[in-house]
Amino acid sequence: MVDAPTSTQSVFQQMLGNVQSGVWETGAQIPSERSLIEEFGVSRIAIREALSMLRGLGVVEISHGRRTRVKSVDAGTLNHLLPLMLMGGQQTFDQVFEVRLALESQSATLAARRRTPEQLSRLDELLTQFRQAMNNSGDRAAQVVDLEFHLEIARASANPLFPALLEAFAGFVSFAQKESCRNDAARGERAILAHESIVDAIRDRDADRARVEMESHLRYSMTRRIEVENVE
Amino acid sequence: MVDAPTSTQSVFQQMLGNVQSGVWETGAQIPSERSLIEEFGVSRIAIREALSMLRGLGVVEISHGRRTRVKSVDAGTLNHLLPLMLMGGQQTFDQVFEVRLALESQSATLAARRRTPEQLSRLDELLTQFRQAMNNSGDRAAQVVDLEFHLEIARASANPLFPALLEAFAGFVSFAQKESCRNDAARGERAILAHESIVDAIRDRDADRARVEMESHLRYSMTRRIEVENVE
DNA sequence: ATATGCAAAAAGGTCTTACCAGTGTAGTCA
DNA sequence: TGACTACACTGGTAAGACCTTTTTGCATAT
Repeated sequence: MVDAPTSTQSVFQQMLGNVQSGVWETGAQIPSERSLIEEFGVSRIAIREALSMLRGLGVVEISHGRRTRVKSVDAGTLNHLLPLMLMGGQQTFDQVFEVRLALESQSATLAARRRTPEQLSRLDELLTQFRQAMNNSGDRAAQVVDLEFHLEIARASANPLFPALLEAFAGFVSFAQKESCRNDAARGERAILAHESIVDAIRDRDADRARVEMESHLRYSMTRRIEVENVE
Repeated sequence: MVDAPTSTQSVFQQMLGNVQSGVWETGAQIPSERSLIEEFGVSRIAIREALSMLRGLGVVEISHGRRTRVKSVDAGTLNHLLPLMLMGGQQTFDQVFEVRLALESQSATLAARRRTPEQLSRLDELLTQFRQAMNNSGDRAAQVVDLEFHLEIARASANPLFPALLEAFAGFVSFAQKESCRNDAARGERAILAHESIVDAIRDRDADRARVEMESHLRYSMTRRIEVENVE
């Protein structure tokens, strides 16, 4: 190879390689910028720009005064990226909801198989909170609890990708739902029942029933949103 | 606000905001670095580091001599990120596969309902190509056709999110599968039959059957991978 | 001997200036 | 009119200086 495209690009690739190959262990500190200058044989500019790229990707954590550390890439970055990915072709709510349906029905299936007793307790607790929020203030509070409920199920799937993806997509949806969730006694009651059914299925470790209940719950939520949108 | 955390961070946030809010349209060029210096009131360092972060995220495309442009974030970036996210875990594969299963079973369901005659023809064509590739060289060529087949189904779902997400996740899986796909006559035959069953269901607009067939096909693929991994 | 506190070292953050290297374009010459 | 050239513009890189934050360690007081 004669010469990499640019110094920055080259350094970035090497650094990424160091992370992927484990030379730079996750959680460990990497050499100081001044050291890296000698190590890579480039100026501080190139070093810092390459590090900035890694920071953008969420691979490293840079803080003033402290040494830079390799961070484990978490859902946070996905949360940055997915909205950007989804932006391009104006996604409708239905489209996002269809993806959510796909993810959550699978989450529920896996959660029914893999949930721990602690996670089940947590779901019961969230169920209670949801009931209270629904009866009291409704709206905002209930929505937060609702999201947490769905996220807990995703966590119970024992696959970190599901909570990460759900967080990204649900955030996108709620951003749109905003205030559209009015106090509707009948619908509120039905939502509570749906949640209960889902938890029951997960409690019984009945994967198929969990999936079916989750699907029907989400489908119903989706129709509500459409109605609201049509009315308003 | 007294002062943002750091200049770079502040500029990065503002730039990201410009992209998300549409002030900087996708595909369009953004002001030159020298202009941005005045616009943001910081030095070129901060500008370039913020741009580097955006570049790391795949949001902008920077090239020497040309103006920097806003790029539509595609699956490629996710492809960079996923390996980093899931590093260390040997469950990686299964996790991605579970997501793929969630996405594709839903894709198949929707595709059965929404596919156009043209898309059906295309699937038939890919089916033929897959058969040939399987019988001839196998491996690489078949894998490409296979991915295209699954992508076409995702496209037929009439929801652009599915092909986009599938591209990201399936790409990662194949990256890992690499050469592990040996020529296995029995399995190859079964894969062909599975594809045919899926297309048949989509042809008949039988959503449930399409989902079931897709799930069983993917589950089988998943077990194959595990076996291969255990053997090698 | 331990605890406290302050100063120096170290590391990241930012700015300035300067110059190099591709790109594109407008103006010029055949 | 068409090809070519020179200049202006844009990103790429370097070196040096100085600031703020964090850490470290030594000196001092208890």
